[in-house]
Amino acid sequence: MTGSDERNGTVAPAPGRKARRVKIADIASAAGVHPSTVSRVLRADPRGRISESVAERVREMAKTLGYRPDAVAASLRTGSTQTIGVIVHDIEDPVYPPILRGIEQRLLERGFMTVVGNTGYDPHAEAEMFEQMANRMVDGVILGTTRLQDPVVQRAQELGVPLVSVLRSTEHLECSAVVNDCASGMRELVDAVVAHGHRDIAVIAAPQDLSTARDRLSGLRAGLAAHGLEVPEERLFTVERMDVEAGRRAASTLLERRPDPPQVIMAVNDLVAIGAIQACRARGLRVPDDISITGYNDIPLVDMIDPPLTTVAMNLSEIGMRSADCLLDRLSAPEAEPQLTRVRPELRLRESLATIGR
Amino acid sequence: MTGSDERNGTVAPAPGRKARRVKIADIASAAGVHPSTVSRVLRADPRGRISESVAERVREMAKTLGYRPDAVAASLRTGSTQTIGVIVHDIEDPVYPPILRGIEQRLLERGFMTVVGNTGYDPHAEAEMFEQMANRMVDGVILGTTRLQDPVVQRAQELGVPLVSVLRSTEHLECSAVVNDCASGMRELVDAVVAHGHRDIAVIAAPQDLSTARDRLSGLRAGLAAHGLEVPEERLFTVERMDVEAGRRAASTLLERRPDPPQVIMAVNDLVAIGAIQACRARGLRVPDDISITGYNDIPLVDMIDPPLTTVAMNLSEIGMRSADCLLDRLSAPEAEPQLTRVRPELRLRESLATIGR
DNA sequence: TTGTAGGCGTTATCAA
DNA sequence: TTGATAACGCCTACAA
Repeated sequence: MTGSDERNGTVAPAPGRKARRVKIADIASAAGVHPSTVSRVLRADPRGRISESVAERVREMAKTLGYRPDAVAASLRTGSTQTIGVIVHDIEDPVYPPILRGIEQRLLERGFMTVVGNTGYDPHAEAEMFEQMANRMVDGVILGTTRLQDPVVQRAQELGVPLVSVLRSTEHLECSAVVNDCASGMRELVDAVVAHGHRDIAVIAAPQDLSTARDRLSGLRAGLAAHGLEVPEERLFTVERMDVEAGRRAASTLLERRPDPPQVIMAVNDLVAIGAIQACRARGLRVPDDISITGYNDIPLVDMIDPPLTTVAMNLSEIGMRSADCLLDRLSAPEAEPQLTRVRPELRLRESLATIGR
Repeated sequence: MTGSDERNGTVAPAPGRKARRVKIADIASAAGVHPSTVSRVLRADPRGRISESVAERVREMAKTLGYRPDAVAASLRTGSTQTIGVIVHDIEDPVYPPILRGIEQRLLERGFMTVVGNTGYDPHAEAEMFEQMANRMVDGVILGTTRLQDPVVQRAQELGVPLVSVLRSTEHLECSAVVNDCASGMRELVDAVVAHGHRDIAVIAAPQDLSTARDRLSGLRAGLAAHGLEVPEERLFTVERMDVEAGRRAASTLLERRPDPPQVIMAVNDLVAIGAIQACRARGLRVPDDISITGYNDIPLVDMIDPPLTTVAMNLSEIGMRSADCLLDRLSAPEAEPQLTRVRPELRLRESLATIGR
């Protein structure tokens, strides 16, 4: 015996001060077996076959003593925290919650927990966040902030931290990625726009260092080309950040620069599209009577705005779940080749896209 | 010497297989000092004053060797993971992301990470989630799923896990809580409704085992009473879940039951209000010409829907930040009395509330 | 100012 | 089938 252990003895967690936490050793001595036996029973270790009578006694004792395993101690020993990290730009960006939901749900089924980090679009914060997570707190990382050339991805390789990119991918697929099939979504959208009679098309795009932005623009161009159309230079605008405010500014600039408005503005995402709607209104244009607008994402409530927005719905929670699956795969097979998974989106035709020349 | 240590020796992280992780002992032997000295330097331990020359050498060595502290090992020793858990019903519910953002931002400033758990409105999942987190993975928990009588709150007390309730509080303030001041928000909203000439008021409320639902309804009644008005029993409806679908069903029932629609439907939150708008439309009522509708929360885009929704904006990220502060306070002073913090909301008057009798 | 030694709670390996 | 022992990496009295 090490010291005087007079404080426990009763079963109840002693309403007094700090109920000292019961550990495996306590169960062991109470059940009259060795700690390692307890450990084997409690983790149902398949190798150490324990007699059912002992196992029963141990489990019973664990329950009466109110044993709760110490995850930290186990992690130190096993080298696994059963926790994964998710890094996003801004959890208030409506694309992320459904993804997180999918990730968290799938991970929980497999006994993992999820830690999240916002970077606020700051690349430095991204790197720091990753470093934090990698310091052995997580078994792997799902990166929602991936750029085409991403230092975090490279760092993960250096450190041997399993990493999966979600929503975007890197230039040469340095790591596995689960993305929306932007090209196909844009293709469908363009087909619809052209079918509605539009020919004079303006585009609000985003910086091309994000694979989504790049894929959407190239998908758009490919779609137009199939109809013998293109986006003239003076009809192409770029926003730095994909939010309502940026959309408003870009659309204002667009409408100022040329006296004749285009027939349709195709925005890189819904928030930008909403900004564009506001800018059009502010200049006295009716949407969609005078000008049509399209978005991308189908974020919540865009079917309820005025006018209901034509857009493309990614299947975000599915993307989230797939990325979780993908990461779990990598945990068991770290040396496997990176995989690219494309999840197919769906067109949502609504009133913000009107028919022309009728 | 324990074994043959021929594998390290070079500085670079050896491109071969698994670059064995460098630890404090490696730095110590490389710098020719004792591990404890290294530890003191790296944590800038204020008590053990280390000569600047040694400290400098140690830091340099740590950097060249690419040392990264093992958070798990430190946690085991110190009993603190520098991590807190946040439990929410559903991260897709738009009230949560801003709160999470506030929490995460504030915690990061203080060197904490955030793990989140969705319960999907399942009380059993709540309890299990809490148990998971409490198994020493987190230093404290922020609970976003609190009911008036909440077993998780009680369990936290038993285990001595610091816990703060966010958005809702328990019946007798068993733990600190940071909430929206629903009563005052509802009061302002009712004043506006009455000022717009409405007298025949229907209410879609929520189950009274949530403090928010309870406070909003009582605030609403108090507000009406101040004008000599009340909600007749047949004008009061309850939804089990506060989403669009539930709102639609409740409003349909409400409109069916009496041939004459009320002048206004005051919904317990925005999603329910949107459902109500849809139900009214489905029955051929124009909003707000034939019937006005109000919500609560001011979730993203409700200013853009048709018609723009009159609602009350909580200051959610502020609520999140305050709850983080509150939890950090409890970590340093666990025995302090529970505190209730009310964050004041703001009325947002928009077109869904029309003037009557004009 | 620095070194010594012990332990946080668990699990893995070896021996019985 | 079970027990003994060591180690995971770090921190912190205490001693020097």
